[in-house]
Amino acid sequence: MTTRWLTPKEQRAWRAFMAATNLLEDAIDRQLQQDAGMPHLYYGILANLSEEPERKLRMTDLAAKAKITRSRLTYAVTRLEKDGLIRREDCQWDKRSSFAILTDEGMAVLERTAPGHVETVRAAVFDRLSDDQVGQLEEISSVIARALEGDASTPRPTADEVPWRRRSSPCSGS
Amino acid sequence: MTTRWLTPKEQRAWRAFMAATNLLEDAIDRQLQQDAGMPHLYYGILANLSEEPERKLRMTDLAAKAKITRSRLTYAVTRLEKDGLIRREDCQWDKRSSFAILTDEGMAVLERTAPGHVETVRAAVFDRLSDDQVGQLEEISSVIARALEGDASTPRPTADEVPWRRRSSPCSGS
DNA sequence: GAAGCTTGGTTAAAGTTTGAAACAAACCTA
DNA sequence: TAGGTTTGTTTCAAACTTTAACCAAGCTTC
Repeated sequence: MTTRWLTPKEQRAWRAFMAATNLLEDAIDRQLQQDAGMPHLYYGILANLSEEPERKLRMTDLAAKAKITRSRLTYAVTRLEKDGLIRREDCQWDKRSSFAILTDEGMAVLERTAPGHVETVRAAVFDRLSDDQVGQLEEISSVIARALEGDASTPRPTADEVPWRRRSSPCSGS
Repeated sequence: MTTRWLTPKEQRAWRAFMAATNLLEDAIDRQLQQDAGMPHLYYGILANLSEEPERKLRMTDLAAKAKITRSRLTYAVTRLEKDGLIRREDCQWDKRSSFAILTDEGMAVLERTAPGHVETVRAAVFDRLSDDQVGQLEEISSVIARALEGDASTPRPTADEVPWRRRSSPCSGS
């Protein structure tokens, strides 16, 4: 099977995409480091927690939601815990698990820094895209994400065949 | 001035975009680490060099082309030099400058691993997008990149007002 | 022609990420 | 219920990134 190289058009798209994602991550990291004292990834972890009913999530679920490895998350949570923005709590139902919980201070940092973050994202992205383009971006991104989900180093079972999700949900819902 | 939060549609697009870029970088890094023994960034450095007439570029130009900081590049080139894939050479015209040059071995690694890399990119992206979507992706990415170019920590002058580019071109072109 | 700025490149130290291995709790099965 | 497997998490070392100096070479200007 001979390689199907990228067409010139695909190459242009690929280069532009790589440039955009690199520059964007850099810009966001710089802004958040500046204003919140943490990189984008850490901010995202806090943000993910803030959306949960009780601002808590099992480590593995949080890693899945943030789409990062568990060991990376462990390091990040350790740091954020040191900063007082997150605290850990053991799960009573499954003694292997532990929760990461957003503290009030963590929530405060989030609320204080969210406007600046949104502004950065707007300035670089949404203020420059037409309504149609926003839709296209979502569609394209979803296709790519779907293609890669579950490919991860630790392939996860799909939602309907996850036994522990039932077991753990009374825990996280309490 | 009150914050203009993201609309639900924008939020969906943003989340999908973040998920896609994270997953994609992970997948590509994994594949290249596997097949070429280096992360995507390092592969990109080799690829950038391979496109030059003499497979050589001044460090600063290479950093600009790869859109990374000079110190990051210094580290990467040191590693790749250790591996024998790149070698350095002093510039005779400007004694401050040095070139990074892709060795034959580096070129060989690139040629050997390019098909697998392209295949990964195709599988995750281009084989799943319509022709229209490829165009949309390029357009959207270009808009974002343009918004951020020059924003970098070391703001660079635009092309038409760069005095040293003239000075360095006889050097890099020889 | 030397003081003073700018540019090209590296270095050092601290911080982050990765990937494999370790560990313990939970599960399964005969 | 003993033994083996899976799951959730952490630990550790090695690799990578960042930030802020640093040095040397080029350019400016007086």
